[in-house]
Amino acid sequence: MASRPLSPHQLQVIADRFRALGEPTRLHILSALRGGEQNVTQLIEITGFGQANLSKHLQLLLRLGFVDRRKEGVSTFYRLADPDVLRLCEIMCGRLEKEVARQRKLFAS
Amino acid sequence: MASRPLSPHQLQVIADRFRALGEPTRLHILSALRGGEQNVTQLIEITGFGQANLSKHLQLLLRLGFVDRRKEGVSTFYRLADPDVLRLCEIMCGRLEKEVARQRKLFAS
DNA sequence: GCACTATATCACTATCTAGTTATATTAGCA
DNA sequence: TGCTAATATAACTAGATAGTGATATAGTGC
Repeated sequence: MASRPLSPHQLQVIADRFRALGEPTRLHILSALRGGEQNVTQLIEITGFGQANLSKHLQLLLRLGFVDRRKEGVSTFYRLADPDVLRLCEIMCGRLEKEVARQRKLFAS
Repeated sequence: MASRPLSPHQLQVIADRFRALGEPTRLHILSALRGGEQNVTQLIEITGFGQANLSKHLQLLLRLGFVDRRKEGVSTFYRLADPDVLRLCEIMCGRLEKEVARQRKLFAS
């Protein structure tokens, strides 16, 4: 959304990234990785999601560059790829706080 | 994605916001509003989307606080609600540029 | 009130995807 | 080599939603 017009393909690619963050399940996974890397078994325990489901979401997040991974023996440890996810979520959360404040103001007035 | 754990409801609310940006159609609409407010007829001309489709997307963007509107006679003018959308898209675009650079590096090496 | 225009909403269909179960792959070990 | 555990993938189903055409609502001028 820079100053230049965006091609349909660019819009699609950007939308794909946003949609990846548009699922509570994936946000939950990313949130679970805030404290540091976890392997899949640990993530299953933390989140309570099914193994296949979790694995599928992890592949998506990996493909779109939101997480990286490291294989150690039979385990695979996933981690946040960079701080962008946190920055994006902070902006979204900031929006929500503003929204709540606005509604509170409406009720108060 | 602040430091505290997030409830399922909070995750859902945040995901809803990201998912709203996870459609090329809506990004196109938001992009068309970068230059300033437009009424629905103008947006139809700019984007080429159907009237009903466009209207539905606008209601969603409005409900989630990404756009505001102003009614003038029989027309409704929509505009970006705040700079957050632009900031979010800049981060995503930055990610893509990094991704491209990384792949270029891989091919070069 | 009536006709006209702009926008919103309804009803429907086709497509997409999250979750699940079953299966495949791969590493470590007896 | 065979066995077990960890992870990935395939096949399937159910629910969600983008786009469309028809209709409703509301403002404007006659």
